[in-house]
Amino acid sequence: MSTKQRIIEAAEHLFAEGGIAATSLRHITSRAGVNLAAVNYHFGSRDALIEAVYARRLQPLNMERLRRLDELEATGRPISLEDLIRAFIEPVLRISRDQELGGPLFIRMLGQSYTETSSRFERFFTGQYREVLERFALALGGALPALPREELYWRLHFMIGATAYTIADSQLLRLIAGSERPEDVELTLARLVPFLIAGFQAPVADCMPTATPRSAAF
Amino acid sequence: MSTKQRIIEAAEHLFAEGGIAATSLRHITSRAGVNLAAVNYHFGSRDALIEAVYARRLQPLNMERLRRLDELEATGRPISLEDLIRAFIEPVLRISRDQELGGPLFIRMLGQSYTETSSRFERFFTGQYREVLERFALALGGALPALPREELYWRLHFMIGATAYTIADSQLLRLIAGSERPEDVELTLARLVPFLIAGFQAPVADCMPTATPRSAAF
DNA sequence: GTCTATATCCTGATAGAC
DNA sequence: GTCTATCAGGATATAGAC
Repeated sequence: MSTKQRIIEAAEHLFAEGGIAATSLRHITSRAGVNLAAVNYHFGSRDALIEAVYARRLQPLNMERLRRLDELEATGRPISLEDLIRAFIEPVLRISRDQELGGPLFIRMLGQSYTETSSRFERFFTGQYREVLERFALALGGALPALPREELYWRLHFMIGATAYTIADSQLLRLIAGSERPEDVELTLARLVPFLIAGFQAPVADCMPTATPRSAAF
Repeated sequence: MSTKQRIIEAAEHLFAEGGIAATSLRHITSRAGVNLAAVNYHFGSRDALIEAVYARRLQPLNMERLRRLDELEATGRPISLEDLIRAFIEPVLRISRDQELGGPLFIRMLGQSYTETSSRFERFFTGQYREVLERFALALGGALPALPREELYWRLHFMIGATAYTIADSQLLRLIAGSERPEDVELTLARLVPFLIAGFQAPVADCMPTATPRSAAF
């Protein structure tokens, strides 16, 4: 494995174990078995390394979501709410539960992208998510034609929150208990999907002022 | 104001602005206008200061939730799902939107309690939340007698996630845009409560294996 | 209780030999 | 590309005068 790869790999594990802020370049290079100076040689800075670690997981995740959405749209038939929810949620659940694919880091990214010093990485994240959020919002609008656009954004938002929290928490559980239960993606989906379907289909409260939440990422 | 109080106050603001990990004791004492050594004198360590900052917001929040639950139970009548959801959510929404009460810090606590180095503060948080979670789970069970206990825990979990995320995101929005909209607690409730009611009342998927998510805090 | 001064250690980054 | 050595600075914590 190349030095660059070894650094990314080591960084991901250490970020997952101890958090990004608590992980120094010295920890990373020592674990990777490479020289301290190699980080700056290969990435330019610590922040650039962090982005590289994030991107390695985010890009395949969002490509998989778009692929599944393409697949649904390619049928030409109207797409059900449930299919859209699953297309959005299943890929992230699957990755988050997969040690090989960097699940543990993934949930830390979630929290830390909101936690980091007034969002040093905000532009980076916005770029990673824009297309996915736009396309899913549009498709959800098609599946829920009676739902006002604003309400739809809020509910998309609630869905992301419920899912993110579930992932974060279960992941913590695994880290702490060390229990391996790769099969529980299906269990989680069976709990979460009906909850979300019902939420999306809830009646809309009347006399609603106008405001949209910031479209957010995970 | 006492030195101790000044330190807590300054720490809260700096944690909210730059994150806990990025805030040093030097930042805090300099902003508080006190001596560096005062932190260790009054709190013993940096971590103990962090807990003190958290506790100042968490204790009133959870007491308010319990107070509202007491109030509902004191009527002797059956309690509606909506009342329970509001009793749990409204206090945290209100605090999170109130600059005076430390809203900005609050959302960081949310994220950072999951983000911090393998949960240095886990015992602390567990202690802060145990009673609230137990009592609300029990009351929700009363309002949804047909819902299996496990499913109820999952849905409580989803509620926390959707709410936490909404708070975190809106708070970020405010930090970034600088917009002040204290009135939008009502707006948020009007969006969130129907979503959650519907979610709690969703049909339960059949043939469900058994597993409970870790009860989690915010 | 509050201060100054300092011990001890770790940080990210870089210069320059190989 | 990889190494050693080092810079310049910041971290927490404490000893000891007042």
